[in-house]
Amino acid sequence: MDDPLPRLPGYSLRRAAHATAAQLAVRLGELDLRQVDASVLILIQGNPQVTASALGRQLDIQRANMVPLLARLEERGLIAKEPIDGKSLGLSLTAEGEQLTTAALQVIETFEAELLARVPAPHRDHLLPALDALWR
Amino acid sequence: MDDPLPRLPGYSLRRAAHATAAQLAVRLGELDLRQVDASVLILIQGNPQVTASALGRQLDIQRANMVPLLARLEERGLIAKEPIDGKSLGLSLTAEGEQLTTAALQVIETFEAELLARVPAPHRDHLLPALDALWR
DNA sequence: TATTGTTATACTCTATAACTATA
DNA sequence: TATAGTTATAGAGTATAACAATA
Repeated sequence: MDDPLPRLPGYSLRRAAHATAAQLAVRLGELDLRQVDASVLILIQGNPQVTASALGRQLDIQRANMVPLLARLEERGLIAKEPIDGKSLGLSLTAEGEQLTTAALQVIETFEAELLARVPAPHRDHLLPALDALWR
Repeated sequence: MDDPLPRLPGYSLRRAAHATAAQLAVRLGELDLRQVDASVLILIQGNPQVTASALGRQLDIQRANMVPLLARLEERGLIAKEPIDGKSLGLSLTAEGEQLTTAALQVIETFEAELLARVPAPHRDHLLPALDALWR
């Protein structure tokens, strides 16, 4: 079939993102985590006592949608909330949360390395800077 | 906030795809088209009498999900269906569909050019080949 | 006055299963 | 037996509006 779409960087960007996200989802699924769960856990690990609102801003997730996300992680005993002041809650990882986050990081780093390995060497180092220019 | 995620190509890929898709969606929205609508119209334009199933395979869209998509385009008088044989329907653009597809292509090509322009010159020509390696 | 956490809700997109008719 | 078109439906993800309490 005649298909000019793959010649378009924007189209290929979307297709590549979808394909790689699906592959990573399978691996994180073995830890019962979605990508967004792993992102949240990683950010909490690096920023103890961060608030849900700050996390949402960093990840471009609406405050309202953080609620069920964090509730699931808390139910599983992966994170804990403690009051910072009268209206804010600080988030932190439990011991179990630390362990699972470490495992998730291992999965992600392995996956990212494989991802880069798939890119022909002459293009490899250009991928991240090029992508950065498109969203940061 | 400490955030190691943007260092990961896979994460940046997802964020870049989401950001650029949102921008293109705004422009195609002025034509009352979603990205997937434009993709379908473009493929029909280049492949007259293509079937819904073949389109779905090319775009990785389930047969079942093609139905409401094509129904909307047909209701708007953009595409027409005519029997190829007893079980297959060939799709084609109406005159109005041709016109809107041409307009959509103009929007998309302009957008893609702007996208590439945002990428620093040393990285620009590496983006598409790198992305291709990740999904094709 | 702006922000935090929260609830409720609606909308879109996608996935799955099943059915009929035809190649 | 495989494929095309279709229907119905369920789930996930996301967006919006509104509210009370606090900074």
